[in-house]
Amino acid sequence: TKRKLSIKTDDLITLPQAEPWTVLAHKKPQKGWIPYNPRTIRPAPLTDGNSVKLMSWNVNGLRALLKFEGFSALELAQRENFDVLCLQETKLQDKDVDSVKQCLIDGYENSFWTCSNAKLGYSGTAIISRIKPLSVCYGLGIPDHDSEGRVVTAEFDSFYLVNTYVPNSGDGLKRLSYRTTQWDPSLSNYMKELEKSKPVILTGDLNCAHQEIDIYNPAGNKRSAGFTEEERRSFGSNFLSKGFVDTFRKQHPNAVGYTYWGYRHGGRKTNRGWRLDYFLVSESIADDVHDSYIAPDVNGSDHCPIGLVLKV
Amino acid sequence: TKRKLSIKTDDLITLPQAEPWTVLAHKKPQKGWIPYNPRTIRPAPLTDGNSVKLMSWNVNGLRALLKFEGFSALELAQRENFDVLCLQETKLQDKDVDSVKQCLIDGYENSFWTCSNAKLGYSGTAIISRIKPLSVCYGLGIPDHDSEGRVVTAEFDSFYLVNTYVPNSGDGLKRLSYRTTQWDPSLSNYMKELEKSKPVILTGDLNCAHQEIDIYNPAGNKRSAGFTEEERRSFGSNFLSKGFVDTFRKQHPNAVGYTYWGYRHGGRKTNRGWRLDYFLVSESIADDVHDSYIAPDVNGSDHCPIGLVLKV
DNA sequence: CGTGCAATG
DNA sequence: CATTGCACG
Repeated sequence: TKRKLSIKTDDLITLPQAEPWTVLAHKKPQKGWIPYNPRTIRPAPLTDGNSVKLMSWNVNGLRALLKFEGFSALELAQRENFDVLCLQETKLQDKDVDSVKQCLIDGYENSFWTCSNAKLGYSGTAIISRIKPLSVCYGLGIPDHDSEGRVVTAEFDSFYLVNTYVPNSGDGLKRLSYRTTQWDPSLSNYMKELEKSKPVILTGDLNCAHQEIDIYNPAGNKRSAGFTEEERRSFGSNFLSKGFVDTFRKQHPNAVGYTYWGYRHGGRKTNRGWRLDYFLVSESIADDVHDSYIAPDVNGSDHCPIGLVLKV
Repeated sequence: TKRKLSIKTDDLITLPQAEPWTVLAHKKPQKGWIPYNPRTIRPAPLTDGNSVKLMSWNVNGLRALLKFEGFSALELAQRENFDVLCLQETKLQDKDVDSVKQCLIDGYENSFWTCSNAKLGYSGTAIISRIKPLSVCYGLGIPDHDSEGRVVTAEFDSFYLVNTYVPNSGDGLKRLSYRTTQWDPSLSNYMKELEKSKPVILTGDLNCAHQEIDIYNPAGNKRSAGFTEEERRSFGSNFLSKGFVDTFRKQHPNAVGYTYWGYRHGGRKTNRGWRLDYFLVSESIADDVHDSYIAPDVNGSDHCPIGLVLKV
């Protein structure tokens, strides 16, 4: 019982007056942090000039999302009228891709999918676009890192868009070393190569909350996958120090905005979240970002979508 | 969200007027067969003298059944006011038994459980009784056959009650030979041993539709697990020829009554079923059977319960 | 907690 | 077409 990803104007959602994440972000506001509330904090839409809207969402199983009946599946993302949608953790197999493509709404005819060959129903990414890319590239070009379908790149006129699902360091941090010493540098090198010809935008689930502001309980998660010292340093040295800008943090230096809430302890209700999903951009286009935002009202996954409005 | 297995008088179910299995049993009635309709074909309840009511049900996962919200779970079996309930395919692990016992309704304090040690969440039986048995025995006493938790025996004053979940011959009939040359004879021998001291009642999912009348599509299932020549012959030679009486068939020589409908093709709606669940009794007590019946209106599993009312 | 696989029926 | 376990997050 899959649903077409269509939307009518009268389906558009009116956000409720007071979102829980506004109220509950932090009982004791600290260090000048403020809750990120998309209703109040986002700039007015651009009315003049050209812009492109990119979105990114870790869907935690696309087939499950397509069956999801609750408030807002992909329809809601489409409310955003994005030009390009990047997905992670589609958990599709190659054989599923064709049937899932049938669910795409009209206008988004260009879609590019990676699946994990190593483990079925694991990982997987997609770029879905109404703009036809100039070229598309799957993986990093390093066979060691390309068997899990974690990277897809689309080249557009004025930038490369790299969509990735970074490996989770896993229970017991058994993949931490692979992640920080192999994967992150390889991805970073790949981006620096691309950047020689055009600015690069990296999006996806980077599986790292960079700073204490990016996680609800920093003290309790110092050895949790996604918030180890090693991952946070790797995030800094491989991406930020190499000239990629965390667009959300640049725009909102003090905003507490999460993009992931574990299912395990009902974290979404109480806003016990992490910011794991990012838009990083080459310094050369950092000032062209009109809005880097989070859409925490979108359900259907343990992550919510994020968006980037870029002047072009 | 487990439910207590309680029942109130006003929860008692009124059966609908025309059950589908009456109408659809066989489009072309053949060979004098008649549909088994529990509303019309069952004898009046016993009013004088002592009787005991035994029931048996392959629940296909007891934890799933306890969550089941539809028309009738164990409450409905309890409508029957049984003295003893035998379950098969509980799919419990040893560690689950204590918590499931908490769901038992008052009055059924005696319960005896077997679980598969070989494969977790597989097979498993139980005897739940308001009469305290004189003794209880787990397995057949043959280690080769006792690792899958398929047999539990309770001794009562006037009979042994053997509750079993007979091994399915499996896809490709890969376990057919084990089933017919090892299991069935071992079970039969075990029963004959018990019978030296008391009459024996065997109940459970015997995983065999004995005759053509016991299956909706005999021609199409000649090499299907449960209706092979080998299993049917084994059923005859190991049980019937050894003096155990198929009580349902004795009472209703021409009734088409099924106890199992595969999920795969929506078989229950169209009554494409099999009779796989039985009460067999020692010849010496065959005439004490007041009613051997089927309760096809009870949902929650791919099998329905069966019952035996025995004068004691 | 929830996705998806695999084995089993 | 269901149940269960298991891996992964």
